[in-house]
Amino acid sequence: MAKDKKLVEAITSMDTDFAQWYTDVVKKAELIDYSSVKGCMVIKPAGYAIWENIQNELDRRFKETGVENVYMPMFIPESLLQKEKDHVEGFAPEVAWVTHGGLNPLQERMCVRPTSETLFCDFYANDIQSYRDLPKCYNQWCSVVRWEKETRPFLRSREFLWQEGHTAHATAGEAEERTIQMLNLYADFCEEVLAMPVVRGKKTDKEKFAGAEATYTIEALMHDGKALQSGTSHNFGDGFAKAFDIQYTDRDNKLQYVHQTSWGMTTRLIGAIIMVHGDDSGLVLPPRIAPAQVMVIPIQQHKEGVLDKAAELRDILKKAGIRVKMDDSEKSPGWKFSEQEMRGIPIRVELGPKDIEAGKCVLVRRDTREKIECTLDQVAETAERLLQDIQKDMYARAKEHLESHISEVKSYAAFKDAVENKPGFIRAMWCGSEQCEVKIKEDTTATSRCMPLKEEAAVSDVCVCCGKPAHKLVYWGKAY
RNA sequence: CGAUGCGUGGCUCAGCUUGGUAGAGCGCUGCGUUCGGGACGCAGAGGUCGCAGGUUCAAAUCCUGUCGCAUCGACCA
Repeated sequence: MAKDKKLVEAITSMDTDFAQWYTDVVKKAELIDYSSVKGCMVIKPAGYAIWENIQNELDRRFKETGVENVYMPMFIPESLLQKEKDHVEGFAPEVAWVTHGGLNPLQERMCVRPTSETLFCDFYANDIQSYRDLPKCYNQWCSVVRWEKETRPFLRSREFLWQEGHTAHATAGEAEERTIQMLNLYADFCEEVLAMPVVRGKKTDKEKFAGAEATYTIEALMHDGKALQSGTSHNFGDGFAKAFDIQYTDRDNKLQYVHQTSWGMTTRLIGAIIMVHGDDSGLVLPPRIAPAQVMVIPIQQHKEGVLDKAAELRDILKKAGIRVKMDDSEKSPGWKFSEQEMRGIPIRVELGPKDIEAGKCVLVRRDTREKIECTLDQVAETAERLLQDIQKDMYARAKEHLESHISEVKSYAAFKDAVENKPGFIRAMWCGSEQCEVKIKEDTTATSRCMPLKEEAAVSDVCVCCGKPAHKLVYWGKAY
C-alpha cells in the first residue's frame, strides 16, 4: 500500500538499522533538533515535557528521603578540580575551559562543570563543623558539559541535563546505606514509572567513577540487546573529604572526616525509554511518564457537532485526571494517527459522526494497536483502565525481553559465542583481575556491566576468561 | 583523535564528470473540494549553492585552504 510505504520511509525499520531507527524516532517524535554546536541539542517541547515528568517524579521521591535542592556555580577553578587526583584524571580529558572574562585573560582558567563533586566538597569544607551539621543531603538539577568526541542525541551529548545528589555523613555505614538507598530509588523509579526493568549491581574497580570507593549502577537492556547504564550511585568513603579537608567535630570533641556519596540520573533516560519501548512506528511512552496520555482525534471534524462532542470528551477525560489533548488541526485523520503514533501517545480516541450517532467512541492502544469500542459515558473509566493495563503490559514485555536475553556461560568459547550470537547480558564468573576484564573487552568488545546486588547462585567456580578460581558473578554485555 | 560520508529554498536531494548565471519532490501560504490509516486541484512565496581565496570573459560546477554536521571506531552518563 502506498500509505504504508510512506510510513516506512519516515522511520527506518529497527531490524534494518537500529542506530538509524533511533535517530529517526528522535526526530519524528520531535523530541530534539540538532543545533549549530556539535553534540548540543535543542530539546523540543515533546522531549522536554518527558524530562519534566521525570524530574517531578524523581524530585518527589528524593524529598521523601530528606533530600533538599540547592544550586552550585557552573564554573570550577582549575585548582579546585585538581584537588582529588583520580577525579581530575578521569574528567580532565573532557572538560571545556573558560579562559577569558570579556576581553581579558583570566588569572586562573575555569572549567565548565562536568560534575560538581569538587564544588560541593569545597562548600562542605566550610559549611560542616559539627556532627550536628550532618547528614547533608543536597541535590541539584542542572546541566553539565563533557566534551565528548562522539555524540548521539540523549545518549551522549556534550551538554546534558541531570540531577546530581551529594551527601555527607558522619559514618561510613551511613554513607553506604544512602548509596544503596538511592540506587534502589532509581531502580524502583525505572521499573514503576518508566516500565523499564533494570539489573542492580556494583561496578568493577575498572568501571567505577573517578574518585569513588564504590560505584553502584542500574543497567537496562535496550531492544537491540545492548546495555545502557541508566543511573549511578557512588560511595566516596572519606577520599574526597581528605582531599578537601571536610572535617567535623564529633560528640567526643574529636575531628573526623565525613563520608560522602553522590548519585545521578540524566536525560539519557529518554534515550532508554525510546530504545526499550519504541517500535517501527515510533516512540511508545509508558502512560505514567507520557506528557499526553490520550489524544482525541475527531473524524470529519467539519461536520456539525463533531468538534463540540470531541471537546466534550476531552473535558470528561481531563476531569478524570487524565492528561489529554485534542488534535483539531486541519490535517487528515490518517495524518493525525501517524503523528500520534510517532509521538508515542499511549491512547488515541477516535470520534466521528458514526460514533456520535451510536453514542460510542473508539479507543486505540499505542502499544498493541488494539481497538476498544466504548460508550461515551464510559470513556473515562475505560481510558483509566487501559492506561493501567498499558503501563503493566509494557513493563511485562520489557521484563520478558530482559530475561530472555540473559545467557549464562561457563567457558570462554561459549562467552564469545554469546557476544556474537545472543545479544543481551551474559552471566559469567570472574576472578577479579583487571587483566581478564581488559582481555574480554579486547576480544569481544563486551564490558563488565555490574556484579549483581542480589545474591545469585554462582554459574561455576572458575573465571570464564583465565580459568582461575572465581567467586564473582558478573553481568557482561555490549553497552552504549 | 582516526575512518567514512555530507554541506545547493524549511526538509530530502538532483545538477558538478564536460564552467554559460539554479531545479524536483515534500513542506509552507491562499482558495475550493475532501476527511474511519500520512487526500486532491488550482494559484503563490521562498535559494548571494557552508565560508575564504584563486583560475576564467564567465564558477554551485575547476583548484587551494578552511569551517561545520552526521555515521562508525577508541574514551565516557
